[in-house]
Amino acid sequence: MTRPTIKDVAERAGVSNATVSRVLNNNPHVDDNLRSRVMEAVSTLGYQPNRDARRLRAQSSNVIGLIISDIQNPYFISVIGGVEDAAYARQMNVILCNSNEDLSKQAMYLRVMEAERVAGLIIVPCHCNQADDILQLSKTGIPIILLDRVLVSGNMDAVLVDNVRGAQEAVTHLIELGHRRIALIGGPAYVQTGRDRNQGYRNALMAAGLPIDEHLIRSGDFKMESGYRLTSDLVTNGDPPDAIFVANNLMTLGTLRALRELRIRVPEDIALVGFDDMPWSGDLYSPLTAVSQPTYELGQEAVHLLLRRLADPEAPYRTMTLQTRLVVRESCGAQLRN
Amino acid sequence: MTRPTIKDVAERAGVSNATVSRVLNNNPHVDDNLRSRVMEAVSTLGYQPNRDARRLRAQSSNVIGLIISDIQNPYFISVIGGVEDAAYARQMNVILCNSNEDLSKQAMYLRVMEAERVAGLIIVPCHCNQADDILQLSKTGIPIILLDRVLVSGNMDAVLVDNVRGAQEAVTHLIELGHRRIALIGGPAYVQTGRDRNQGYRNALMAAGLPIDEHLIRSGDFKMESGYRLTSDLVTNGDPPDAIFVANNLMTLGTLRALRELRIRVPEDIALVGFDDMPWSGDLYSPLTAVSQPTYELGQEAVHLLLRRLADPEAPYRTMTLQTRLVVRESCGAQLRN
DNA sequence: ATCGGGGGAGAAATCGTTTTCTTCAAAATC
DNA sequence: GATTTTGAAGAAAACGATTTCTCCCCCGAT
Repeated sequence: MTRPTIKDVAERAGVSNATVSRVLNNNPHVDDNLRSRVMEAVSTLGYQPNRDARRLRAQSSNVIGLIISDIQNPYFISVIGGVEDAAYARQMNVILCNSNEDLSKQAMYLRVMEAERVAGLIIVPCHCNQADDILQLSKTGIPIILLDRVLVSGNMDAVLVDNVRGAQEAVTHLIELGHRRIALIGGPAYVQTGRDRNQGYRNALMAAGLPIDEHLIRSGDFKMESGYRLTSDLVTNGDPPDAIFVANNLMTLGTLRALRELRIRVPEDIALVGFDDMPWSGDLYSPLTAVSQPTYELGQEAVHLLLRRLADPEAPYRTMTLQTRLVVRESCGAQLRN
Repeated sequence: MTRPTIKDVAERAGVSNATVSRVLNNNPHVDDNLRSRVMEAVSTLGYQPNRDARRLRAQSSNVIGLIISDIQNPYFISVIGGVEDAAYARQMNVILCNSNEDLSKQAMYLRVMEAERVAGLIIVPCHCNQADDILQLSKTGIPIILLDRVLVSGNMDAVLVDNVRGAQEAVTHLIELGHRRIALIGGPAYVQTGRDRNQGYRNALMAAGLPIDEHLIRSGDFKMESGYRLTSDLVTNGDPPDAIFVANNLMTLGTLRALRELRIRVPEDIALVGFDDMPWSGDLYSPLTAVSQPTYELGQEAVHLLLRRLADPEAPYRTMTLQTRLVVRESCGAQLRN
């Protein structure tokens, strides 16, 4: 009924528990005869070491904390998968938390992570300025890897996506297809990815010698509703653009819904390109041209950075930047002109 | 640098560590004077109890294991959210694992759960027959809650959705709209939800006095590719149906893609209704009529069942069945006829 | 033949809590 | 006034592992 302990194994094998421990941890200085006796006792009893006791003694855990900012966003599912696979391949477990873009919830989970004495933490911070608690946790010695979003202050490992370049490529694509009045449904300024994508948009226009019309620029909060609202506003007030670049997936869904309700055809009336590809992007009302992010790899690389830091706490901080890829479908009208 | 222990707190407050422990656990038999001294020491040192030590001593953890069968499926995201919220509201943490519909991976995670001595386990089993390892883990005394899928043998708590009724309602809807030759892209027979939804399809036809044409019935594996393949096959061989009921969300996406590629219009040429609603179902190529499941509640109820069993291990096993809701959009042609 | 070195294995300390046991003093009972 | 009861608080045991310490034995070198 009750689970066997190392003592039970030792008793059954007729050795001390120190010897059992040595066998389990592959200590070479143990007699083959005893070793096999221990192994047998372990398997007949179905013994598994108590991880709490192990962690208590070792003062280190094999648990990785993962705090993401919005579990409702399909973008992060793939990230989670990458983290999980990489972690479990190294015998590490993952505790997943969802801050839901809420600073106070994030603060709570940071405390949980500290109390749990996680080996390391991978976090998508929900605010790039107000991150004192993250910096503070970092000071206590817990390795922290930033994922997807960088902080304005503080030196840390990070794995990011080249958002500026990705956005620029997307908007340049629109320009090359002949669109001139290109609107932006941008991300929030308090998140680095939002800023970067907005910057990419401006870069593309400037590189093409096109004017930047502030009337065509709106700023949302990465949620669907804001995409819907800003798009409705954009196309009904004044003269509408002939193309829209939307800075993330959920807002793009909002945009699509708004356009459909207003009976504006995509891409015939307005072309559309979004950031973040999704598995079903091609099955949407208008198959979506989108900037695809290497989400799974993002999660994996975060774990790799973490393991590297655990192995060498003094290593210089590294920021790893992965590249995006533009997936061309029909929503920009590419097919119409080619 | 190093984290403070209960000893440091005791020393600073000038009391024994037993007293500190008593204060922290709200033991009433402690002098108010000492109590406040301890509280102050705790807050100035920023002390947080070591959870490993606590768990080791208490022989119980506050960690809930959650094994889901496919993290890529948007269906489960909401389930995860429900579990998380309910768990954290009770100060419990969640370890998330993804079996990816793979029996050997599931077996591995079950071992992890046992070694972690989780307080309880919520699991979406990936096979309803081959579940010996789940039953075995259950025997060791760890409370297990089945989510979404029931096992053919073994008595356990479970929280399910009324799949038969949901499917029946969906197909009846098609019948009421005048459709007669209704095809089924069904789920796999080795999963209870697959079986139930297939049964609901048959029930609806029988109740309406319609013949069951085995030529119109295909069986997939709940993945997108099988929806795509089976649909292509269905509509190109012999005479196509005038409606299709698809047994889950990913296969529905496959069906939609196949129909679009074959230039078959939905709902004009073929009507479509799927199981599992998604946040963007209304934004698809054809806005999808779908059976919506209370996924978030499913996760929450699983936690509630678990807490109930932890409180009373001898309570009779309970199966909780939640109801679905048919969300009518355009893919069935309802709008066309009303 | 004696000493030094090293390997094998048990005894015991340790990790940070909680909880039982013990002690002591003050209050309550007769 | 002597004895039992109560309660506060420290000392110590316990949880289950790992690791250091210690001991013993055997082998090789002087």
